[in-house]
Amino acid sequence: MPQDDLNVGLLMFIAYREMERRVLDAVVAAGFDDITLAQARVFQRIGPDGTRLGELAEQAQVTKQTAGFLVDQLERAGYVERVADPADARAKLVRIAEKGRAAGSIAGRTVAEVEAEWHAHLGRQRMDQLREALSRLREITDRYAR
Amino acid sequence: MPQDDLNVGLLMFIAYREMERRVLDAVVAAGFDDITLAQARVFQRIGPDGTRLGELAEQAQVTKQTAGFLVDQLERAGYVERVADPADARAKLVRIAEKGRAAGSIAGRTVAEVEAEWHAHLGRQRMDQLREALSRLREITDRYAR
DNA sequence: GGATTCAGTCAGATTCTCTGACTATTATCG
DNA sequence: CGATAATAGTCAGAGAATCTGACTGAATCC
Repeated sequence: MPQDDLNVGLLMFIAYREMERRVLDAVVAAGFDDITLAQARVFQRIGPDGTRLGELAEQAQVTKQTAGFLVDQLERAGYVERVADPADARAKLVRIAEKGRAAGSIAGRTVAEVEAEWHAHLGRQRMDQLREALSRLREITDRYAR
Repeated sequence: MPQDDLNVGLLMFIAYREMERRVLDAVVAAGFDDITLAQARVFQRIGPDGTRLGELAEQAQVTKQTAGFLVDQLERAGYVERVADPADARAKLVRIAEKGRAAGSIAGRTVAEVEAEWHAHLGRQRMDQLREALSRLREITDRYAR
């Protein structure tokens, strides 16, 4: 069985998935039980003032069609709404709706909870180093950052 | 747009996916162009002496049925083989076949390449700290470790 | 030795994702 | 300005991945 020979990428995946799982479970447990993982992955990229569909697709790394499909469901379930983009008549902004804000608040709380557990396990210094290293890494691994 | 307020989990995801993408691209470019991401995720968990289907499913966090479905494809494509588990007549071991070993070798090389890039970007110390923190984190986030 | 648990498979449905083609709007440039 | 190209999104259809539920055969547990 692989032990310490796991590559750094896989190690990140293990932890990430735990976070994702925990958050989705909490949201579902809070009564938002019609949301799926794929929907959540798109949802979490929506910015406070709304985000264009294409941008969501890029960040979630799926095609526009897939993102549209998921946003359709999120919209039908009442988590988001599509509004015209005042800056470009071709585009629409996907915005978080009331229900989505409620669900997002649960999610945010859970993220903080899990991070606190990690903090407790790693200790302050290592947690800071982890965050620092990951942020720097993002400079070369995230084509869509900023 | 979210910038530094991304949670640690999401930061890990961004980097992980970059690694995954790079590795799959390299494997496909090397001529193994019939392998998919889902198959690769299962494949990478196969240990040197073979691994049971159920174990693969657990580690890849899919159902046994899904894992079986993917192993079917990997087997048909010649990347793995199923052999009887000498220790338990109910079970079968999924083992890497010759073609799988070749593909795995490309993958391993690419992982090393990407890690080297990360190392170069972060510097030795930060890279070590990253690996250290992630390994420790695994103690509480990986239910299947060891 | 019978009941229970465990490993894996079969069948069917659902969800996710993609490619390709299309409409409408905006940007570019001679 | 007006033709052409690029961009934002949608529609349609197909394929891949995933799940739930039910089943078989083998081990384990009193």
